[in-house]
Amino acid sequence: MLQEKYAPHEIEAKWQKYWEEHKTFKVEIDKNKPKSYVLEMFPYPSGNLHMGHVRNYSIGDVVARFRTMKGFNVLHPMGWDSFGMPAENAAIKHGIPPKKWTLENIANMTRQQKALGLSYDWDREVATCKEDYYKWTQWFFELFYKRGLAVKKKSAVNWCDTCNTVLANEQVIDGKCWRCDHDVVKKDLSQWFFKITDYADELLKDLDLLEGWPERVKTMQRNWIGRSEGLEFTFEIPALNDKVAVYTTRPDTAYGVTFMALAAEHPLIEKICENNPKAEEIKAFCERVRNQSDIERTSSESEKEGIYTGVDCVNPYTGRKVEIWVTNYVLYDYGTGAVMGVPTGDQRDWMFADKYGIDKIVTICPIGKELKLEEMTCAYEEKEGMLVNSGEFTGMEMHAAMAAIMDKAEAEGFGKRRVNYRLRDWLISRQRYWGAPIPIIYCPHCGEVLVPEEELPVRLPEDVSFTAGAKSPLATSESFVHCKCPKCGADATRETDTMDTFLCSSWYYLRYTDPKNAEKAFDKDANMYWGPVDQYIGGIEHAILHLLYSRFFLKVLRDAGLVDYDEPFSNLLTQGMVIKDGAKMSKSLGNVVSPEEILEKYGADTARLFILFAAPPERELEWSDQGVEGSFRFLNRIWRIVANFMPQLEQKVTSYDAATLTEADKELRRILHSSIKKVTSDIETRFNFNTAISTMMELVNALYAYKDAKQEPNAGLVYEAIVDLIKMLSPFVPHITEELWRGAIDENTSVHDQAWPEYSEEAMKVDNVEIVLQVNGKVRGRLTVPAAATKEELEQIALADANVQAHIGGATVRKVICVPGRLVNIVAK
RNA sequence: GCGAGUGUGGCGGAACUGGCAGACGCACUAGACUUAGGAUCUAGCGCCUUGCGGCGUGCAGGUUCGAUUCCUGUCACUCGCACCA
Repeated sequence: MLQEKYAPHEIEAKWQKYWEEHKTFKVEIDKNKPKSYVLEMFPYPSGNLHMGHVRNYSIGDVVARFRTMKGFNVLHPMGWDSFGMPAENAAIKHGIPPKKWTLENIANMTRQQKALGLSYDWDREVATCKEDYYKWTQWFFELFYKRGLAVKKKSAVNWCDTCNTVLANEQVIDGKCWRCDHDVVKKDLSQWFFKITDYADELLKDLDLLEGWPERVKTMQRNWIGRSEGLEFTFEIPALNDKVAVYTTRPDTAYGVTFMALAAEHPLIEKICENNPKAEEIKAFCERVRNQSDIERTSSESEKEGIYTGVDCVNPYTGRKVEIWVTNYVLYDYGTGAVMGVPTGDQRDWMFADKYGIDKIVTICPIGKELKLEEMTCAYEEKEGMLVNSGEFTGMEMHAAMAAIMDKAEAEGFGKRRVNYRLRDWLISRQRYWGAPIPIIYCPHCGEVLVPEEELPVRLPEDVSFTAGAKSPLATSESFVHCKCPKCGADATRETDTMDTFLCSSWYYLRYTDPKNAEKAFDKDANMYWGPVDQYIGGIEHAILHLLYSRFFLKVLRDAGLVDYDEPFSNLLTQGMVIKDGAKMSKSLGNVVSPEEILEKYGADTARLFILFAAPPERELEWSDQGVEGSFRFLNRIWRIVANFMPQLEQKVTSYDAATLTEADKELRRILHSSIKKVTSDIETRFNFNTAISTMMELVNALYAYKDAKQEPNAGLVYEAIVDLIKMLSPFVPHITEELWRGAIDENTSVHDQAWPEYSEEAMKVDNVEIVLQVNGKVRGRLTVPAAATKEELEQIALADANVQAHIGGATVRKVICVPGRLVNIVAK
């Protein structure tokens, strides 16, 4: 029996408890069923869910529940990206151990997730900070190390003074730390890197395989990888008996080089300064440039500056002597750290030459037009042109010249073609406590030694100091640091850096396929069954970092024979932000709406329904308290219409004779079946949950209209309509539908075990359709005609219409366009 | 600067292959029921116009019988990257 009133809190608590006790959403491998792996990006356990989480999980839950009803064996897990700085900050500020802080947050957020009624298989939960997980993170580090992909390099790294840690290039945003927003400075340190650049070409090429990814995410990744083809060639420096290499994508401008520009970090500068009267001045300039933060150095407003070193080099193409300058606008970590200066071919070089009175030579002209230097006001950067003043290449079209000029360098041995990437290696070491320790031991005799596999995990010690300064907290634990060399047994020390948390999150989706395995990170067969992820859902903010690292990780694992596919995520849905009053929800703006307060007021079904209804998933979602009210009203409306039809439903008439239906019956049946068709395709192919919901609202409206029709309801038809409505609603609002199902349809089964409803084309057929009559494209009338009417019949009917004739007036009918079922357009002049 | 995206009523949005612009919901207005209504139900609701009708999807063009949809240009906003040689 159904209660009189919809009481969300009571029924939600009841069914959540039931699902948990019955492990309703537990899944196992079943080779008789097609599988589907639906995954939402796992959260960082900050302490509380926010609306962005609710949106993410609501979308994922609809997809997972829908696919289950469609007959798929659905893997839908949840876990925690639980290493990271906030836990450590809590330790520093409040003296709470990071582990305790993190586990408490996980417990609270799990409770909040369960209150949303999400269909997770909780037995597969993982947390990256737990030993049975980070053991395998360390194991993967060793795998990368053995494959030559984890290397130690001394390099100028981005250093955040506030966080006391190194940041990857990708974690520097506008020259500032991505987490604390403080200026990032450069510092030389010996660091562990993963050689993602070894996979740059494949990471770029395989984007083409990802048909289920949004184009804009792929474009962002392409731009991030930044492949370019060009020429690397060398200029001799006679005075130093040395040479300097440059990389260029514009070899066609090689005859226009008038200066050489070095980055302030370029190693050649030291040699240049030997016995150089300007040495002090040059060093001071470099020092100043290097100490500028990236933001100052790279801002387009900042002045291009440089200093002439007094040393010259020779352009191998022309033999021309070229001055070597140190500048603030050449980047050391892209290309060779040295750029050939061509003022007429590059606007930055033009401005630099203007400032310091450096020569300019015109070497490229528009085709068929002479370019005079004295008439030029900026560099010629067009994509087409012809070479002049370029020796044997004069007169050639620029693209042909590029190839010919590169050929010359290769033939004469002073240069070669090179592919260059903007992508840099992934810096993975962190001078932080709350991360997976890097499993390396330093032995005075054997050097770098991997911790033997059987000794993993290298556990995080608890006797550490968090306020030790620039030293890693792990270095303060005597018991951690001191160990024996696994190879020779001598006294040795451990690596005290931990790994970037992006590394932990680069493989978690693999662990879900076999989460309890104590022998391996995951079983290959289990992973072959479930992988790859069929539908990944998460915020656009992860378009580059997380998604690129995960792709890289998987490719390495594939090459090691651990998996047998190329890409981790076949389809990607990037959800938009949840905003309020036109701005991102934030504490400082005071426009935060907490999920818990909405749950308390209306319950989970209302919250889920609103968030799915208010906007399509990829777009921003404007929060509206009144909109939430509307969703709550709709649920009440559903409840009442089901209650209203209880007399019919109790008869359990499960079929009807389509031939004996009245007009009102047929209308309801038609709306029901076209709703099933539309809701199915909206979920399945477009992820347009908003229109799926509006379609179901229309169906409910139709049921209300049917209730008021002047006839006795057809019990069989009502049964069909209510059953299908509850089924279609169940992925969106799982609690109310379960209660309605058990109370009105069948108390012994669950709506969540039902198959998704099918529609019948026959039921959707209509006898008559309304068509629009147009004269010269303007609507002048509408008519109901038999659906089967031919073009000729339509034309006749249209021309016979009085209003149509009035608008044709004295004009001659030139043409009549008939679109059966839609319109007739009469063209008259 | 480069790349990507978005512009539709008072608001969120719909219109899927070029074919009735504004589905569905919110807000609002009027009415019904009611001791009462912040419940529920009914009706109305783009703009201009007394009406006929006209105008209308950021703006200006174009293609077409017909354009929110395709093309060109342009403006605004959002996101990503940014002195990338």
